[in-house]
Amino acid sequence: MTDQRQRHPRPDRALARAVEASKAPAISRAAAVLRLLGKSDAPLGLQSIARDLGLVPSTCLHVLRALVAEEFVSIDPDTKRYSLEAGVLTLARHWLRRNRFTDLAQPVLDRIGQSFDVTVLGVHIVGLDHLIVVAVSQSGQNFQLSTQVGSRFPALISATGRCIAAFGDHSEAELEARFRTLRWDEPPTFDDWRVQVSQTRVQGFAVDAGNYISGVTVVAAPVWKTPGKLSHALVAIGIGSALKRRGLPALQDALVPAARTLSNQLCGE
Amino acid sequence: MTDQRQRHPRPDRALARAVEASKAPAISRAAAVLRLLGKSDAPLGLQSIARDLGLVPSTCLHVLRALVAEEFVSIDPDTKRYSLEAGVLTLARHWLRRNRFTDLAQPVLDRIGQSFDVTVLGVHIVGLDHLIVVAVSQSGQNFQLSTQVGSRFPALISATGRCIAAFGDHSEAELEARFRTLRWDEPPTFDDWRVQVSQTRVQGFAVDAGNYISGVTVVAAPVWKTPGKLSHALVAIGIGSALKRRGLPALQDALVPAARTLSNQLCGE
DNA sequence: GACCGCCATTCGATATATGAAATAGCGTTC
DNA sequence: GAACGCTATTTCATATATCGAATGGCGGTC
Repeated sequence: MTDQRQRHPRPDRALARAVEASKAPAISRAAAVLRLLGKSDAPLGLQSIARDLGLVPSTCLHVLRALVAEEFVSIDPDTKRYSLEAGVLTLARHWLRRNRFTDLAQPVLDRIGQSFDVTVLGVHIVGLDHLIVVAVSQSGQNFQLSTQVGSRFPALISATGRCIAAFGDHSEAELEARFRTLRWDEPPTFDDWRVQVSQTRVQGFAVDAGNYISGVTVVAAPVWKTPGKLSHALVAIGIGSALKRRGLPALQDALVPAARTLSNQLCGE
Repeated sequence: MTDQRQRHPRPDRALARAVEASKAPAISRAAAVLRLLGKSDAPLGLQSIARDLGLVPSTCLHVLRALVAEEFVSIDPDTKRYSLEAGVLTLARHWLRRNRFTDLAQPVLDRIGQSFDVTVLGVHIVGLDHLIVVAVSQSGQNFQLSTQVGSRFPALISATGRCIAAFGDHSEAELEARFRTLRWDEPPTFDDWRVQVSQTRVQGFAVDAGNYISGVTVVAAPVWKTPGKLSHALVAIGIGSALKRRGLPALQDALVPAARTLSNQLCGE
Protein backbone atom coordinates (compact mmCIF):
# COMPACT_ATOMS: atom_id res chain seq x y z
CA MET A 1 0.00 0.00 0.00
CA THR A 2 2.80 2.38 0.82
CA ASP A 3 5.39 3.07 -1.76
CA GLN A 4 8.43 1.41 -0.18
CA ARG A 5 11.00 1.38 -2.91
CA GLN A 6 12.97 -1.75 -2.27
CA ARG A 7 16.43 -0.51 -3.03
CA HIS A 8 18.54 -2.52 -0.71
CA PRO A 9 20.90 -4.30 -3.06
CA ARG A 10 22.94 -1.23 -3.93
CA PRO A 11 23.76 1.84 -1.89
CA ASP A 12 21.30 4.63 -2.54
CA ARG A 13 22.20 6.32 -5.79
CA ALA A 14 19.66 9.09 -5.34
CA LEU A 15 21.40 10.00 -2.12
CA ALA A 16 24.73 10.09 -3.87
CA ARG A 17 23.31 12.54 -6.37
CA ALA A 18 21.72 14.69 -3.70
CA VAL A 19 24.96 14.84 -1.76
CA GLU A 20 26.87 15.76 -4.88
CA ALA A 21 24.55 18.58 -5.80
CA SER A 22 23.89 20.09 -2.42
CA LYS A 23 26.05 22.49 -0.52
CA ALA A 24 24.86 20.97 2.72
CA PRO A 25 25.38 17.26 2.12
CA ALA A 26 25.13 16.43 5.78
CA ILE A 27 21.46 17.33 5.59
CA SER A 28 20.76 15.00 2.70
CA ARG A 29 22.54 12.27 4.57
CA ALA A 30 20.54 13.00 7.69
CA ALA A 31 17.30 12.86 5.73
CA ALA A 32 18.32 9.56 4.18
CA VAL A 33 19.11 8.16 7.59
CA LEU A 34 15.74 9.28 8.94
CA ARG A 35 13.91 7.72 6.05
CA LEU A 36 15.87 4.51 6.35
CA LEU A 37 15.13 4.29 10.05
CA GLY A 38 11.52 5.04 9.23
CA LYS A 39 11.27 2.20 6.76
CA SER A 40 13.03 -0.28 8.98
CA ASP A 41 10.98 -2.48 11.25
CA ALA A 42 13.69 -2.81 13.86
CA PRO A 43 16.40 -0.52 15.22
CA LEU A 44 19.54 -0.53 13.10
CA GLY A 45 23.23 -0.53 13.92
CA LEU A 46 25.75 1.92 12.54
CA GLN A 47 27.31 -0.43 10.02
CA SER A 48 24.01 -1.54 8.68
CA ILE A 49 22.90 2.04 8.12
CA ALA A 50 26.17 3.05 6.55
CA ARG A 51 26.09 0.07 4.21
CA ASP A 52 22.52 0.60 3.09
CA LEU A 53 23.10 4.25 2.31
CA GLY A 54 26.61 3.90 0.95
CA LEU A 55 28.06 6.12 3.63
CA VAL A 56 31.41 5.98 5.33
CA PRO A 57 30.84 4.65 8.86
CA SER A 58 32.61 7.50 10.57
CA THR A 59 30.57 10.07 8.69
CA CYS A 60 27.44 8.12 9.37
CA LEU A 61 28.30 8.12 13.05
CA HIS A 62 28.60 11.90 13.02
CA VAL A 63 25.25 12.19 11.34
CA LEU A 64 23.62 9.83 13.82
CA ARG A 65 25.09 11.61 16.79
CA ALA A 66 23.82 14.93 15.51
CA LEU A 67 20.36 13.43 14.97
CA VAL A 68 20.42 11.95 18.43
CA ALA A 69 21.40 15.32 19.87
CA GLU A 70 18.47 16.89 18.04
CA GLU A 71 16.15 14.16 19.29
CA PHE A 72 15.08 12.92 15.92
CA VAL A 73 16.82 9.63 16.54
CA SER A 74 17.25 7.56 19.67
CA ILE A 75 20.06 5.21 20.47
CA ASP A 76 19.82 2.21 22.72
CA PRO A 77 22.97 2.60 24.82
CA ASP A 78 23.30 -1.15 25.30
CA THR A 79 22.89 -2.46 21.79
CA LYS A 80 24.00 0.72 19.98
CA ARG A 81 21.01 0.41 17.75
CA TYR A 82 19.35 3.49 16.33
CA SER A 83 15.69 4.20 15.68
CA LEU A 84 13.40 7.17 15.10
CA GLU A 85 12.69 9.29 18.16
CA ALA A 86 9.49 11.09 19.10
CA GLY A 87 10.95 14.46 18.13
CA VAL A 88 9.63 13.90 14.64
CA LEU A 89 6.11 13.98 16.08
CA THR A 90 6.64 17.52 17.26
CA LEU A 91 7.47 18.72 13.78
CA ALA A 92 4.42 16.95 12.41
CA ARG A 93 2.21 18.57 15.00
CA HIS A 94 3.50 21.99 14.02
CA TRP A 95 2.85 21.28 10.40
CA LEU A 96 -0.69 20.14 11.12
CA ARG A 97 -1.32 23.12 13.35
CA ARG A 98 -0.77 25.66 10.68
CA ASN A 99 -2.31 23.83 7.81
CA ARG A 100 -5.64 25.20 6.79
CA PHE A 101 -6.36 22.47 4.31
CA THR A 102 -6.45 19.74 6.92
CA ASP A 103 -8.63 21.79 9.23
CA LEU A 104 -11.12 22.64 6.53
CA ALA A 105 -11.05 19.25 4.86
CA GLN A 106 -11.52 17.01 7.90
CA PRO A 107 -15.24 17.64 8.51
CA VAL A 108 -15.90 17.39 4.80
CA LEU A 109 -14.11 14.06 4.62
CA ASP A 110 -16.02 12.76 7.62
CA ARG A 111 -19.35 13.76 6.17
CA ILE A 112 -18.73 12.14 2.80
CA GLY A 113 -17.15 9.09 4.36
CA GLN A 114 -20.16 8.45 6.54
CA SER A 115 -22.74 9.17 3.89
CA PHE A 116 -21.28 6.78 1.35
CA ASP A 117 -19.42 4.33 3.59
CA VAL A 118 -16.14 4.98 1.86
CA THR A 119 -12.66 5.90 3.02
CA VAL A 120 -11.94 9.51 2.15
CA LEU A 121 -8.53 11.14 2.02
CA GLY A 122 -7.24 14.66 1.78
CA VAL A 123 -3.96 14.58 -0.09
CA HIS A 124 -1.22 17.12 -0.56
CA ILE A 125 0.39 17.07 -3.99
CA VAL A 126 4.11 17.54 -3.55
CA GLY A 127 5.03 17.40 -7.20
CA LEU A 128 5.07 14.97 -10.09
CA ASP A 129 6.92 12.56 -7.91
CA HIS A 130 4.44 11.83 -5.21
CA LEU A 131 1.67 12.99 -2.94
CA ILE A 132 1.18 12.72 0.79
CA VAL A 133 -1.99 11.81 2.64
CA VAL A 134 -2.64 14.61 5.12
CA ALA A 135 -6.14 13.83 6.34
CA VAL A 136 -8.16 10.63 6.57
CA SER A 137 -11.70 9.70 7.33
CA GLN A 138 -12.00 5.98 7.81
CA SER A 139 -15.54 4.74 7.47
CA GLY A 140 -16.44 2.24 10.15
CA GLN A 141 -16.89 -0.78 7.93
CA ASN A 142 -13.98 -0.75 5.49
CA PHE A 143 -10.99 -1.83 7.38
CA GLN A 144 -9.57 -3.32 4.22
CA LEU A 145 -8.93 0.09 2.76
CA SER A 146 -6.65 1.42 5.40
CA THR A 147 -4.36 4.36 4.93
CA GLN A 148 -2.67 6.66 7.35
CA VAL A 149 -1.82 10.30 7.52
CA GLY A 150 1.72 10.68 6.22
CA SER A 151 1.52 7.91 3.65
CA ARG A 152 3.18 8.63 0.35
CA PHE A 153 2.02 7.55 -3.07
CA PRO A 154 3.36 8.06 -6.57
CA ALA A 155 1.73 11.20 -7.87
CA LEU A 156 0.37 9.80 -11.13
CA ILE A 157 -1.21 6.66 -9.78
CA SER A 158 -4.93 6.02 -9.61
CA ALA A 159 -7.62 8.67 -9.83
CA THR A 160 -5.55 11.39 -8.22
CA GLY A 161 -2.88 10.83 -10.83
CA ARG A 162 -5.36 11.55 -13.58
CA CYS A 163 -6.28 14.79 -11.83
CA ILE A 164 -2.64 15.80 -11.58
CA ALA A 165 -2.06 14.98 -15.21
CA ALA A 166 -5.18 16.87 -16.18
CA PHE A 167 -4.81 20.02 -14.11
CA GLY A 168 -1.12 20.40 -13.33
CA ASP A 169 0.68 21.72 -16.38
CA HIS A 170 3.32 19.13 -17.04
CA SER A 171 4.79 18.24 -20.41
CA GLU A 172 3.45 15.20 -22.19
CA ALA A 173 6.95 13.72 -22.29
CA GLU A 174 7.45 14.03 -18.58
CA LEU A 175 4.04 12.55 -17.90
CA GLU A 176 4.74 9.57 -20.07
CA ALA A 177 8.14 8.96 -18.48
CA ARG A 178 6.55 8.98 -15.06
CA PHE A 179 3.60 6.93 -16.21
CA ARG A 180 5.91 4.17 -17.38
CA THR A 181 7.29 3.70 -13.88
CA LEU A 182 3.93 3.14 -12.18
CA ARG A 183 2.68 -0.17 -10.89
CA TRP A 184 -1.00 -0.94 -11.14
CA ASP A 185 -2.96 -4.08 -10.43
CA GLU A 186 -4.50 -3.72 -13.87
CA PRO A 187 -2.46 -1.17 -15.79
CA PRO A 188 -4.23 0.92 -18.40
CA THR A 189 -2.39 1.55 -21.65
CA PHE A 190 -0.87 4.99 -21.97
CA ASP A 191 -3.37 5.85 -24.67
CA ASP A 192 -6.33 4.75 -22.58
CA TRP A 193 -4.93 6.76 -19.74
CA ARG A 194 -4.52 9.87 -21.88
CA VAL A 195 -8.15 9.64 -22.89
CA GLN A 196 -9.18 9.32 -19.25
CA VAL A 197 -7.02 12.33 -18.39
CA SER A 198 -8.73 14.38 -21.09
CA GLN A 199 -12.07 13.29 -19.78
CA THR A 200 -10.98 14.30 -16.28
CA ARG A 201 -10.07 17.74 -17.56
CA VAL A 202 -13.55 18.12 -18.99
CA GLN A 203 -15.66 16.72 -16.19
CA GLY A 204 -13.59 18.13 -13.32
CA PHE A 205 -12.88 14.90 -11.48
CA ALA A 206 -11.29 11.51 -12.07
CA VAL A 207 -12.32 7.91 -11.51
CA ASP A 208 -10.10 4.86 -11.24
CA ALA A 209 -12.29 1.78 -11.66
CA GLY A 210 -10.09 -1.01 -10.41
CA ASN A 211 -6.90 -0.12 -12.25
CA TYR A 212 -4.83 0.72 -9.24
CA ILE A 213 -6.26 -1.96 -6.99
CA SER A 214 -8.51 -4.63 -8.48
CA GLY A 215 -12.08 -4.30 -7.36
CA VAL A 216 -11.52 -0.93 -5.73
CA THR A 217 -12.92 2.26 -7.16
CA VAL A 218 -11.22 5.56 -6.47
CA VAL A 219 -12.70 8.99 -7.14
CA ALA A 220 -10.57 12.12 -6.93
CA ALA A 221 -11.46 15.79 -7.17
CA PRO A 222 -8.84 18.55 -7.43
CA VAL A 223 -8.42 21.33 -4.88
CA TRP A 224 -6.46 24.51 -5.49
CA LYS A 225 -4.80 26.52 -2.78
CA THR A 226 -3.63 29.13 -5.23
CA PRO A 227 -5.33 29.50 -8.59
CA GLY A 228 -3.48 27.73 -11.34
CA LYS A 229 -1.26 25.56 -9.18
CA LEU A 230 -2.94 22.30 -8.20
CA SER A 231 -1.94 21.50 -4.66
CA HIS A 232 -4.43 19.15 -3.06
CA ALA A 233 -7.19 16.69 -3.81
CA LEU A 234 -10.06 14.92 -2.14
CA VAL A 235 -10.02 11.20 -2.74
CA ALA A 236 -12.79 8.70 -2.02
CA ILE A 237 -11.96 5.01 -1.98
CA GLY A 238 -14.54 2.24 -1.93
CA ILE A 239 -15.23 -1.31 -2.94
CA GLY A 240 -16.18 -1.17 -6.59
CA SER A 241 -19.17 -3.47 -6.37
CA ALA A 242 -20.60 -1.65 -3.36
CA LEU A 243 -20.19 1.70 -5.05
CA LYS A 244 -21.94 0.47 -8.17
CA ARG A 245 -24.95 -0.50 -6.11
CA ARG A 246 -25.06 2.57 -3.95
CA GLY A 247 -24.45 5.15 -6.57
CA LEU A 248 -21.10 6.25 -7.80
CA PRO A 249 -22.74 9.31 -9.41
CA ALA A 250 -24.03 10.46 -6.03
CA LEU A 251 -20.56 10.17 -4.56
CA GLN A 252 -19.15 12.23 -7.39
CA ASP A 253 -21.87 14.80 -6.85
CA ALA A 254 -20.83 15.09 -3.23
CA LEU A 255 -17.08 15.06 -3.74
CA VAL A 256 -16.77 17.56 -6.54
CA PRO A 257 -18.71 20.44 -4.97
CA ALA A 258 -16.91 19.78 -1.68
CA ALA A 259 -13.58 20.13 -3.46
CA ARG A 260 -14.75 23.30 -5.14
CA THR A 261 -15.89 24.80 -1.85
CA LEU A 262 -12.55 23.99 -0.29
CA SER A 263 -10.72 25.61 -3.17
CA ASN A 264 -12.73 28.76 -2.69
CA GLN A 265 -12.10 28.82 1.02
CA LEU A 266 -8.36 28.29 0.55
CA CYS A 267 -7.93 30.77 -2.25
CA GLY A 268 -10.14 33.37 -0.68
CA GLU A 269 -7.79 34.00 2.22
CA MET B 1 30.77 37.58 15.85
CA THR B 2 30.48 39.61 19.00
CA ASP B 3 28.74 42.56 17.44
CA GLN B 4 26.32 40.16 15.80
CA ARG B 5 25.27 39.12 19.27
CA GLN B 6 24.78 42.73 20.22
CA ARG B 7 22.64 43.55 17.25
CA HIS B 8 20.38 40.57 17.69
CA PRO B 9 19.53 40.10 21.34
CA ARG B 10 18.65 36.39 21.09
CA PRO B 11 20.44 34.51 18.36
CA ASP B 12 19.95 30.97 19.53
CA ARG B 13 22.78 30.26 21.94
CA ALA B 14 21.87 26.60 22.32
CA LEU B 15 22.26 26.26 18.58
CA ALA B 16 25.66 27.90 18.74
CA ARG B 17 26.73 25.34 21.31
CA ALA B 18 25.32 22.43 19.34
CA VAL B 19 27.10 23.58 16.21
CA GLU B 20 30.33 23.98 18.09
CA ALA B 21 30.21 20.53 19.61
CA SER B 22 28.90 18.51 16.69
CA LYS B 23 30.86 17.18 13.79
CA ALA B 24 27.84 17.64 11.58
CA PRO B 25 26.82 21.21 12.30
CA ALA B 26 24.68 21.44 9.22
CA ILE B 27 22.30 19.00 10.85
CA SER B 28 21.97 21.06 14.00
CA ARG B 29 21.29 24.07 11.85
CA ALA B 30 18.73 22.18 9.83
CA ALA B 31 16.98 21.05 12.99
CA ALA B 32 16.95 24.59 14.32
CA VAL B 33 15.46 25.82 11.07
CA LEU B 34 12.77 23.15 11.18
CA ARG B 35 11.87 24.02 14.73
CA LEU B 36 11.81 27.71 13.98
CA LEU B 37 9.54 27.16 11.02
CA GLY B 38 7.40 24.93 13.20
CA LYS B 39 7.00 27.59 15.84
CA SER B 40 6.30 30.35 13.39
CA ASP B 41 2.72 31.13 12.50
CA ALA B 42 3.55 32.37 9.05
CA PRO B 43 6.10 31.41 6.39
CA LEU B 44 9.47 33.09 6.93
CA GLY B 45 11.99 34.68 4.60
CA LEU B 46 15.65 33.81 4.46
CA GLN B 47 16.88 36.89 6.32
CA SER B 48 14.39 36.50 9.06
CA ILE B 49 15.40 32.89 9.65
CA ALA B 50 19.09 33.66 9.54
CA ARG B 51 18.67 36.52 12.00
CA ASP B 52 16.62 34.54 14.47
CA LEU B 53 19.07 31.67 14.53
CA GLY B 54 22.23 33.72 14.31
CA LEU B 55 23.20 32.16 11.00
CA VAL B 56 24.99 33.63 8.04
CA PRO B 57 22.45 34.14 5.25
CA SER B 58 24.42 32.20 2.68
CA THR B 59 24.78 29.22 4.98
CA CYS B 60 21.16 29.46 5.90
CA LEU B 61 20.26 29.44 2.24
CA HIS B 62 22.22 26.25 1.72
CA VAL B 63 20.44 24.65 4.64
CA LEU B 64 17.05 25.71 3.37
CA ARG B 65 17.73 24.48 -0.13
CA ALA B 66 18.78 21.12 1.21
CA LEU B 67 15.66 20.92 3.34
CA VAL B 68 13.51 21.87 0.38
CA ALA B 69 15.19 19.18 -1.71
CA GLU B 70 14.41 16.66 1.03
CA GLU B 71 10.82 17.88 1.21
CA PHE B 72 10.88 18.86 4.82
CA VAL B 73 10.47 22.50 3.89
CA SER B 74 8.51 24.17 1.13
CA ILE B 75 9.30 27.45 -0.55
CA ASP B 76 6.77 29.74 -2.11
CA PRO B 77 8.47 30.59 -5.39
CA ASP B 78 6.81 33.99 -5.55
CA THR B 79 7.42 35.35 -2.08
CA LYS B 80 10.53 33.25 -1.31
CA ARG B 81 9.04 32.40 2.03
CA TYR B 82 9.75 29.09 3.67
CA SER B 83 7.49 26.86 5.75
CA LEU B 84 7.31 23.27 6.91
CA GLU B 85 6.39 20.74 4.26
CA ALA B 86 4.28 17.62 4.62
CA GLY B 87 7.36 15.39 4.49
CA VAL B 88 7.62 15.68 8.24
CA LEU B 89 4.29 13.85 8.46
CA THR B 90 5.77 10.83 6.80
CA LEU B 91 8.48 10.53 9.41
CA ALA B 92 5.92 10.87 12.16
CA ARG B 93 3.80 8.13 10.63
CA HIS B 94 6.77 5.80 10.56
CA TRP B 95 7.51 6.55 14.17
CA LEU B 96 3.94 5.89 15.19
CA ARG B 97 3.73 2.72 13.16
CA ARG B 98 6.51 0.99 14.98
CA ASN B 99 5.79 2.24 18.44
CA ARG B 100 4.30 -0.37 20.67
CA PHE B 101 3.60 2.03 23.50
CA THR B 102 1.13 4.11 21.53
CA ASP B 103 -0.64 1.05 20.20
CA LEU B 104 -0.99 -0.53 23.60
CA ALA B 105 -1.75 2.69 25.43
CA GLN B 106 -4.46 4.12 23.18
CA PRO B 107 -7.32 1.79 24.18
CA VAL B 108 -6.32 2.14 27.81
CA LEU B 109 -6.36 5.92 27.56
CA ASP B 110 -9.73 5.86 25.87
CA ARG B 111 -11.24 3.62 28.51
CA ILE B 112 -10.01 5.72 31.43
CA GLY B 113 -10.85 8.96 29.69
CA GLN B 114 -14.44 7.91 29.12
CA SER B 115 -14.95 6.41 32.55
CA PHE B 116 -13.80 9.47 34.43
CA ASP B 117 -14.45 12.21 31.90
CA VAL B 118 -10.85 13.32 31.93
CA THR B 119 -8.23 13.95 29.27
CA VAL B 120 -5.65 11.19 29.34
CA LEU B 121 -2.22 11.31 27.77
CA GLY B 122 0.49 8.82 27.03
CA VAL B 123 3.82 10.59 27.26
CA HIS B 124 7.30 9.64 26.22
CA ILE B 125 10.02 10.82 28.57
CA VAL B 126 12.92 12.02 26.50
CA GLY B 127 15.18 12.99 29.38
CA LEU B 128 15.39 15.47 32.20
CA ASP B 129 14.77 18.19 29.71
CA HIS B 130 11.30 17.39 28.46
CA LEU B 131 8.70 14.86 27.53
CA ILE B 132 6.57 14.46 24.45
CA VAL B 133 2.89 13.63 24.28
CA VAL B 134 2.57 10.57 22.03
CA ALA B 135 -1.05 9.54 22.56
CA VAL B 136 -4.16 11.43 23.60
CA SER B 137 -7.66 10.57 24.58
CA GLN B 138 -9.78 13.67 24.71
CA SER B 139 -12.95 13.19 26.68
CA GLY B 140 -15.97 14.67 25.00
CA GLN B 141 -16.74 17.35 27.53
CA ASN B 142 -13.42 18.96 28.43
CA PHE B 143 -12.51 21.16 25.57
CA GLN B 144 -10.56 23.39 27.92
CA LEU B 145 -7.88 20.81 28.50
CA SER B 146 -6.66 20.38 25.00
CA THR B 147 -3.34 18.85 24.12
CA GLN B 148 -2.04 17.32 20.94
CA VAL B 149 0.20 14.46 20.02
CA GLY B 150 3.68 15.88 19.57
CA SER B 151 3.38 18.55 22.27
CA ARG B 152 6.45 19.02 24.41
CA PHE B 153 6.55 19.85 28.09
CA PRO B 154 9.37 20.41 30.57
CA ALA B 155 10.11 17.04 32.11
CA LEU B 156 9.85 18.03 35.76
CA ILE B 157 6.60 19.95 35.58
CA SER B 158 3.34 18.81 37.14
CA ALA B 159 2.56 15.24 38.24
CA THR B 160 4.70 13.62 35.57
CA GLY B 161 7.65 15.61 36.80
CA ARG B 162 7.27 14.16 40.26
CA CYS B 163 7.27 10.68 38.74
CA ILE B 164 10.42 11.42 36.81
CA ALA B 165 12.09 12.82 39.89
CA ALA B 166 10.96 9.84 41.91
CA PHE B 167 11.77 6.99 39.55
CA GLY B 168 14.46 8.25 37.20
CA ASP B 169 17.78 8.22 38.98
CA HIS B 170 18.94 11.80 38.72
CA SER B 171 21.15 13.62 41.18
CA GLU B 172 19.52 15.91 43.70
CA ALA B 173 21.62 18.80 42.44
CA GLU B 174 20.51 18.34 38.86
CA LEU B 175 16.89 18.01 39.89
CA GLU B 176 17.04 21.23 41.86
CA ALA B 177 18.72 23.13 39.05
CA ARG B 178 16.00 22.02 36.66
CA PHE B 179 13.27 22.61 39.19
CA ARG B 180 14.32 26.24 39.55
CA THR B 181 13.65 26.89 35.88
CA LEU B 182 10.06 25.66 35.88
CA ARG B 183 7.02 27.87 35.65
CA TRP B 184 3.91 26.89 37.54
CA ASP B 185 0.65 28.71 38.13
CA GLU B 186 1.12 28.07 41.83
CA PRO B 187 4.71 26.97 42.37
CA PRO B 188 5.43 24.60 45.24
CA THR B 189 8.57 25.26 47.25
CA PHE B 190 11.44 22.94 46.49
CA ASP B 191 11.08 21.35 49.91
CA ASP B 192 7.36 20.75 49.45
CA TRP B 193 8.12 19.29 46.10
CA ARG B 194 10.79 16.97 47.46
CA VAL B 195 8.31 15.63 49.99
CA GLN B 196 5.79 15.04 47.22
CA VAL B 197 8.45 13.26 45.20
CA SER B 198 9.24 10.96 48.13
CA GLN B 199 5.56 10.28 48.52
CA THR B 200 5.34 9.48 44.83
CA ARG B 201 8.17 6.99 45.19
CA VAL B 202 6.27 5.24 47.94
CA GLN B 203 2.78 5.22 46.50
CA GLY B 204 3.77 4.58 42.90
CA PHE B 205 2.04 7.54 41.29
CA ALA B 206 1.99 11.33 41.50
CA VAL B 207 -0.68 13.97 41.86
CA ASP B 208 -0.46 17.65 41.00
CA ALA B 209 -3.36 19.43 42.68
CA GLY B 210 -3.49 22.76 40.90
CA ASN B 211 0.20 23.63 41.04
CA TYR B 212 0.85 23.46 37.35
CA ILE B 213 -2.46 24.94 36.26
CA SER B 214 -4.74 26.44 38.87
CA GLY B 215 -7.86 24.41 39.41
CA VAL B 216 -6.61 21.51 37.34
CA THR B 217 -5.62 18.21 38.88
CA VAL B 218 -3.11 15.99 37.15
CA VAL B 219 -2.40 12.36 38.02
CA ALA B 220 0.57 10.54 36.54
CA ALA B 221 1.65 6.91 36.74
CA PRO B 222 5.04 5.70 35.52
CA VAL B 223 5.52 3.15 32.75
CA TRP B 224 8.75 1.29 32.10
CA LYS B 225 9.77 -0.05 28.73
CA THR B 226 12.94 -1.53 30.11
CA PRO B 227 13.24 -2.25 33.83
CA GLY B 228 15.07 0.48 35.67
CA LYS B 229 14.87 3.14 32.99
CA LEU B 230 11.67 5.17 33.22
CA SER B 231 10.54 5.92 29.70
CA HIS B 232 6.83 6.68 29.63
CA ALA B 233 3.90 7.69 31.77
CA LEU B 234 0.14 7.73 31.73
CA VAL B 235 -1.26 11.13 32.66
CA ALA B 236 -4.85 12.00 33.52
CA ILE B 237 -5.92 15.62 33.53
CA GLY B 238 -9.18 16.90 34.91
CA ILE B 239 -10.89 19.85 36.51
CA GLY B 240 -9.95 19.70 40.19
CA SER B 241 -13.42 20.33 41.56
CA ALA B 242 -15.00 17.74 39.29
CA LEU B 243 -12.44 15.15 40.24
CA LYS B 244 -12.95 15.79 43.90
CA ARG B 245 -16.62 15.06 43.50
CA ARG B 246 -16.28 12.06 41.29
CA GLY B 247 -13.51 10.32 43.08
CA LEU B 248 -9.87 11.03 42.57
CA PRO B 249 -9.05 7.77 44.39
CA ALA B 250 -11.02 5.80 41.83
CA LEU B 251 -9.11 7.46 39.01
CA GLN B 252 -5.83 6.59 40.69
CA ASP B 253 -7.01 3.04 41.11
CA ALA B 254 -7.68 2.84 37.40
CA LEU B 255 -4.56 4.61 36.21
CA VAL B 256 -1.92 2.87 38.30
CA PRO B 257 -2.82 -0.73 37.41
CA ALA B 258 -3.17 0.30 33.78
CA ALA B 259 0.35 1.70 33.87
CA ARG B 260 1.62 -1.43 35.53
CA THR B 261 -0.02 -3.65 32.94
CA LEU B 262 1.51 -1.59 30.17
CA SER B 263 4.92 -1.87 31.77
CA ASN B 264 4.61 -5.62 31.87
CA GLN B 265 3.49 -5.80 28.27
CA LEU B 266 6.34 -3.58 27.11
CA CYS B 267 9.04 -5.28 29.15
CA GLY B 268 7.82 -8.77 28.42
CA GLU B 269 8.26 -7.89 24.75
C1' DG C 1 41.17 -18.88 27.70
C1' DA C 2 42.93 -17.10 23.67
C1' DC C 3 41.63 -16.38 19.12
C1' DC C 4 38.72 -14.48 15.61
C1' DG C 5 35.38 -11.55 13.49
C1' DC C 6 32.48 -7.84 13.66
C1' DC C 7 31.31 -3.66 15.46
C1' DA C 8 31.64 1.15 17.11
C1' DT C 9 34.82 4.62 17.60
C1' DT C 10 39.03 7.70 17.17
C1' DC C 11 42.53 10.12 14.40
C1' DG C 12 44.83 12.95 11.00
C1' DA C 13 45.27 14.65 6.05
C1' DT C 14 42.57 16.74 2.56
C1' DA C 15 38.68 17.82 -0.21
C1' DT C 16 34.92 20.96 0.76
C1' DA C 17 31.18 23.43 3.37
C1' DT C 18 31.15 27.73 5.37
C1' DG C 19 31.00 32.85 6.03
C1' DA C 20 32.03 37.79 4.70
C1' DA C 21 31.67 40.65 1.12
C1' DA C 22 30.09 41.66 -3.40
C1' DT C 23 26.26 41.25 -6.73
C1' DA C 24 21.70 41.10 -8.39
C1' DG C 25 16.75 41.54 -8.03
C1' DC C 26 12.50 43.91 -6.55
C1' DG C 27 9.18 46.74 -4.50
C1' DT C 28 8.68 51.61 -2.46
C1' DT C 29 9.53 56.23 -2.05
C1' DC C 30 10.50 60.74 -3.56
C1' DG D 1 11.54 57.36 -13.39
C1' DA D 2 15.56 57.19 -10.71
C1' DA D 3 17.34 56.21 -6.26
C1' DC D 4 16.85 53.86 -2.14
C1' DG D 5 16.41 50.09 1.08
C1' DC D 6 15.51 45.71 1.46
C1' DT D 7 15.82 41.04 -0.13
C1' DA D 8 17.88 36.73 -2.12
C1' DT D 9 21.81 35.05 -4.29
C1' DT D 10 26.69 34.26 -5.96
C1' DT D 11 31.65 34.38 -5.18
C1' DC D 12 35.85 32.69 -3.35
C1' DA D 13 39.44 32.15 0.43
C1' DT D 14 39.79 29.36 4.48
C1' DA D 15 38.40 27.02 8.57
C1' DT D 16 36.58 22.40 8.95
C1' DA D 17 33.63 18.26 7.93
C1' DT D 18 34.69 14.21 5.69
C1' DC D 19 37.03 10.02 4.53
C1' DG D 20 39.98 5.83 5.11
C1' DA D 21 42.83 3.59 7.99
C1' DA D 22 43.98 2.41 12.58
C1' DT D 23 42.28 1.47 17.27
C1' DG D 24 39.58 -0.37 20.83
C1' DG D 25 35.79 -3.31 22.53
C1' DC D 26 32.58 -7.01 22.70
C1' DG D 27 30.57 -11.66 21.89
C1' DG D 28 31.00 -15.99 19.98
C1' DT D 29 33.85 -20.15 18.80
C1' DC D 30 37.22 -23.65 19.06
